[in-house]
Amino acid sequence: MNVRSEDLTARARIRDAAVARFGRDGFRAPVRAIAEDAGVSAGLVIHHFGSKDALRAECDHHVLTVVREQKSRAIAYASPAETIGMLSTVQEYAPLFAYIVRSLLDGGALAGHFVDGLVDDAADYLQAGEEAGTVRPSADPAGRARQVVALQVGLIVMAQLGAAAGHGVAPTESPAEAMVQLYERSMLAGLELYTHGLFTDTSYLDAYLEYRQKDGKS
Amino acid sequence: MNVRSEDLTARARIRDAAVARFGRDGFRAPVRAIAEDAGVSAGLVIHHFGSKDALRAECDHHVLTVVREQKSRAIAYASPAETIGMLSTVQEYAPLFAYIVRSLLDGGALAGHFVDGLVDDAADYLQAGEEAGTVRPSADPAGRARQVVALQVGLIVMAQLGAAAGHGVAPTESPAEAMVQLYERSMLAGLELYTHGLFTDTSYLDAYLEYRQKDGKS
DNA sequence: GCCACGGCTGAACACACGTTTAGCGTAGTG
DNA sequence: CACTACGCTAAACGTGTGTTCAGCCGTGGC
Repeated sequence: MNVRSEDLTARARIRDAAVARFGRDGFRAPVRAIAEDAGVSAGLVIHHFGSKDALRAECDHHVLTVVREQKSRAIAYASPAETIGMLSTVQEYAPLFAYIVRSLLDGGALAGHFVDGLVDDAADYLQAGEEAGTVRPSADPAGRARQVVALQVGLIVMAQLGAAAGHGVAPTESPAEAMVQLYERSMLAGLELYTHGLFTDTSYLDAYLEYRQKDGKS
Repeated sequence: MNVRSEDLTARARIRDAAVARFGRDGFRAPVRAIAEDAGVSAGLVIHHFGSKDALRAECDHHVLTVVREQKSRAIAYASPAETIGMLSTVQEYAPLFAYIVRSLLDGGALAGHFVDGLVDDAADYLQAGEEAGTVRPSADPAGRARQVVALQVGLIVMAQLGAAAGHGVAPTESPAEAMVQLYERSMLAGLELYTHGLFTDTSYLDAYLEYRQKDGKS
């Protein structure tokens, strides 16, 4: 996404246009629109990729590749402050993110892999945090990783539909902008939650443990 | 949804069929399929509602009404144990829930209202919890409410795409079942998070507060 | 008994979209 | 220069879908 369009082969140009279009308009976006964005005819899109579905598969693959690259690069940032700082780079990969969000909402195959990856990553980070003493140990590490990712996913979805940030969010702003805004507006509360929890005592947790003991799942 | 189909007028039957279909197959479901489910012709659907979009609007309205009814009834349950118990009733309203999830993923108008409602409710509950002494006070109550709802929404979306529960979830099961399963598998970790938090100290929170003070938002 | 009327149907229409196909232009090759 | 191969286009085709339309059928009123 950081290469000028003129430098790319038609095939790559179509792929990038498709990622952008799909991210912005969803997967119902017509092939003709993608073709126009890439400056080619609709027939050529099919000629190169065989079908729209195959084009999408290629987009999935490409996005996943880029994400993996960026992820391995992001491992470097580890300290709290730098982790926070990464937030500002979100905007740079807005098209990629938009595509992933669409895939998430569409329930596509990419979404599964992506979320699975997030869960695995979260589990690793939390494990590392535990060993470093910054993260509390958990009775259910996998479940906790899912919780953390779910919070992330939920924020993304809520940002996507714009209205979720509560009241007074302009509906005209871009999805990427909405996400950053929601992140900012929720960051404090999120860290608060992660730092102190929500409840003052253990009665809810105890109640659940007791309920679970009574009948081993329903 | 708890009235036998034969007792309803064709209009109501179409509406219910539409809610179920939309919930199961998404809003791309053909009018003809809905008509068949309701045992009527496609033309009649249009005859009654004017257009597919209008039908969807009617579904939105209907679902929102039912949700509001159930919500006001649910207010009665307040204690931790009973709150837990409510989980088992989720399956009963699976079609409604499926519809809401679709609306959520589609970014429809209903989703906004629904999530806004959830956020408002969460804020109220948390406020009440604070006053009752069971919930910690927060520096950003509205943000915290969003966090709680985001977690909820994220779990729903992850359940929707099935794969998100990590590995080893059969992809053939129904969405409603997947949701219940994911809920069960994440409940312990969720309560743990809400009870004890995630971090052992306040360094992350402190880092953010410091970052925020340096430049008043970007 | 008859008529009008509203719910209802099946066929037809209009349109958007993915895909196919015939052919054009140009670069590389002998 | 002739020829082939390939990237590419424009128009056409088939299909799925929302919507319209002409008419049927049972019911209630006169």
